[in-house]
Amino acid sequence: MLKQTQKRSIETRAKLLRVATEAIAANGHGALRVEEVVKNAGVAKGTFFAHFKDKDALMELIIGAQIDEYLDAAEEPGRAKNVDELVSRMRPLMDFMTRERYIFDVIVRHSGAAVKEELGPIAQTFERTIEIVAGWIAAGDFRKDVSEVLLAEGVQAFAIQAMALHFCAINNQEEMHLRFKSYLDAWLNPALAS
Amino acid sequence: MLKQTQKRSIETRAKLLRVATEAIAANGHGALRVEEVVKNAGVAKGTFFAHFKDKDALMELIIGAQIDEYLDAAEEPGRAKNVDELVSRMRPLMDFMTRERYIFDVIVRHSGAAVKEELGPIAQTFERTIEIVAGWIAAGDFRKDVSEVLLAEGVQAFAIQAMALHFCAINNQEEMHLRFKSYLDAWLNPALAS
DNA sequence: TTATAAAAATGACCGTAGTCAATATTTATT
DNA sequence: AATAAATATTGACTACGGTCATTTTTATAA
Repeated sequence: MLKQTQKRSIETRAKLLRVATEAIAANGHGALRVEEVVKNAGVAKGTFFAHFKDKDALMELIIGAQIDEYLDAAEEPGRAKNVDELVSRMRPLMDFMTRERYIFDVIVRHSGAAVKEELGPIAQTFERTIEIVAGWIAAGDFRKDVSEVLLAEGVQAFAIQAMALHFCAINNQEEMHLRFKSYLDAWLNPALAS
Repeated sequence: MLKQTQKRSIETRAKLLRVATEAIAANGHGALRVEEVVKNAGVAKGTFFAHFKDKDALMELIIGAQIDEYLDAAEEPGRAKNVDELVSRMRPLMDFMTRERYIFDVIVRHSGAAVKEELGPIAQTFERTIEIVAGWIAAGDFRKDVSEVLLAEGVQAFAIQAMALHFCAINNQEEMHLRFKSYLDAWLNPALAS
């Protein structure tokens, strides 16, 4: 009887997203408050939750979009042909993911995929990362005894491990990437690792 | 003038811990409410936070103790000599960690070690896991081209990866352990993995 | 015994995410 | 234009973790 989604609704949702993105740009992800978003968007609190299941769902959208930008940049220069190139391609993304503890927590919380059809935005970027890295591994100078997808999943596991250990008073950004490299040397080129 | 910690305080803390542990045994970790704990312990809410920095700090203590029990059990039968044994030794611990989404989240949040001297209870169990697994690897039938500690850290990274992917409608417990095994075959015995 | 200072406990209060029954708006039908 | 039904918005309300100025208890010194 009615078309399902009114223009009004689409506009409200877009406004909420825009206002939230601006607030994050100004004060960081962890400082975002739903009440601030609805106030600046000029809508009631309930409206927010009519558009997003919860605050995390909004963060997922925004962080997912940001990760996608980093993946675009990582893909841009063509294939990563060895471990060093792989590490440096992933570097900006990993720096972003560890910029705030809050960001890393949200990402880890949503990295576990749901059913294929209902993959969340962050889980989708994880799938995309696997595809990209698997592509590099298949064509590059890496071990060939196991599938490139399995190897790519391992790369992701090691990235998370390195990032988790980074949230450590003694570990700085540089150490994180060095640690990541040691893992990948042993994972992707076991013959050379000795 | 006064001895620093009164007996009263030690008792209160013990009571809070006991009550919380019971509540968790009855209703699971995620359902724990601070208000319920203080009510059943017969103390005021503020008292809870005088004893524990926040709710997470209490969960860390309790979950840390539980993990230690699983590690005791994993160590009990002596060395794990190959990948299959390693997987089955880790199995009960991984099943516990994935029993509730909430448990896994708390564990991941606290896995990143702080400075050595202020290692939290969960971070300590991660160190202990590394030590145990590194011991198995050093003496067992595993690759020798990289250090056993690096290999053990990888085992942990893969365990977390397998558990994260488990929180997926399509993935059951069995699949989680199979996935874990594929990772470890490729990680610990690259020569045989083909 | 009393005075006193440190330690412990209290509970009203706050911040913030999330709910839901009531109301308002939009669009299709006649 | 009036009616009806689906869609969208509202804001008071709840749940729950966490704070802090105040009060109570405890142990020591005079």
